Amino acid sequence: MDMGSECHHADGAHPGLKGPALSHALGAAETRCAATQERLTAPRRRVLELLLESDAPQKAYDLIAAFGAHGEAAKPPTVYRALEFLERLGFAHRIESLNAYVPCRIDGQSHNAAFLICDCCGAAQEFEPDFTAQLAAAQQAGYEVAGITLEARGRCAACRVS
Amino acid sequence: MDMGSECHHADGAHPGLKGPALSHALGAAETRCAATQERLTAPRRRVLELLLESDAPQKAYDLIAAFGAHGEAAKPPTVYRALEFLERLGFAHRIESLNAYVPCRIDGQSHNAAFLICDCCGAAQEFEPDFTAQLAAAQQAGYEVAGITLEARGRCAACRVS
DNA sequence: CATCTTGTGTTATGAGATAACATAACTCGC
DNA sequence: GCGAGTTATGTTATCTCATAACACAAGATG
Repeated sequence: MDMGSECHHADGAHPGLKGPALSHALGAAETRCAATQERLTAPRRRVLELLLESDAPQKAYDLIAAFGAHGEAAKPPTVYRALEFLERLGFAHRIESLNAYVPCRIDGQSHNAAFLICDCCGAAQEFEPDFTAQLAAAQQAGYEVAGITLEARGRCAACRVS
Repeated sequence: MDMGSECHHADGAHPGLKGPALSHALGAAETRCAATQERLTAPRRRVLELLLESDAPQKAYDLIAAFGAHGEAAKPPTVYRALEFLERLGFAHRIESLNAYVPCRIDGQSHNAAFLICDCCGAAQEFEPDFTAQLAAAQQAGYEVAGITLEARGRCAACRVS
C-alpha cells in the first residue's frame, strides 16, 4: 500500500484485528450470513480476514498476493468474487479514489459509506454519513437514489501535528 | 460509453454543447486560464472540447480515440495529462465510480463535486454540493479536508417514468 | 438421486493508467 | 536576441486493475 511520500506516521486509528477480536469479527460475519441464507465460504472468509487484519486500505492485488496461507497467491477472480460478495453484504467497501478495499467499520450494513482519507499516511477512516442534504438535492432533481458514497481527502489528526 | 442494459432513454439533461455555445465555453476557459497564468494549450483545449461536446461521461480511451480531427487516436499520456490539467483547474471532474470524465457544469471552480449518476441511462448530473454535515464530521474527527467528492447512483427522473 | 442453482478453479484477455526519457516551446533576465 | 530555467509535449513501453468464458464441484430441492 502506498503510504504517500510526506510522512511516516503510524495509523493508530484502525490497528487491524488479531487473535480473539479477529475471531469474534469473523464469527459475527458468519452469524449474519447464516441469518440471511448467505454462505461465508472459505475464500470469502479468507478475504474478509485479510481486510480485518489490515490497518489500511488493501489493493485487490495485495489481497491476491496474501491470500494463500503459505505465500501462494490466489487467482484474481477468486479475490474479486469474494470482494463482490463482501460488498454486497456490507462487510466491505471499495474506496473508489484509491482502488482499494476496507472492511466495514460501521455496525448496521448500509449501501452508503463515507471516508476520510489521509493523503499523508494513507489511513481511511469510515464515518457515519449524514446524507440528508444530498438526498434532498437528489429528490429535487427527480432522482431516486439507490446508494451514495462520499470520499473526503485531507490530513488526519496525527499527520497534522507533525 | 456503457449505457446500462435496462433502458434506452436519451439524456436530455446535458445535451452537450455545439457551435456558438461550445465556442463560448472554450473562450471562457481561455479567459480563466489567462487570468491565472495557466496555458490552455492545444491538447488541453481539445480534450476540454471533447468533454463539452459530449452528453455523457467519457472514458479516457474514448477521448484518446476521438482526439484526432480525422479519426487518428492520441497517445494515452497526451489525454491523461490534459485531464490532469483540466481537473486541477476545475474544468473537468473524474467520476471515480465510472472511471470516466465530465466537464464541470458548476460555475465557480471548487475542489468539491457531487454527482447523481443514473444506473439506467448513464447520465451524470452534477449538483452543487452542501457538505456542511460532512465537514463537521470531519472536523470532529480531527481531519483537515482538502477536497470531497460524492457520487450517488440511482435512477434519473426520465428513467423512473418508463 | 436427478436436477437446479450457486460457487470455485483456471486460462486468457481487456480496460485503465503511468514511468521514463527525449524534444520542443514558453518565459524571464540580460 | 539569446541563454538558462521551467513547463509542456511526443513516444515507447509497461504496469496496475478487473473481467469474460468455460469446466467442474458443492449445496439445495423436490
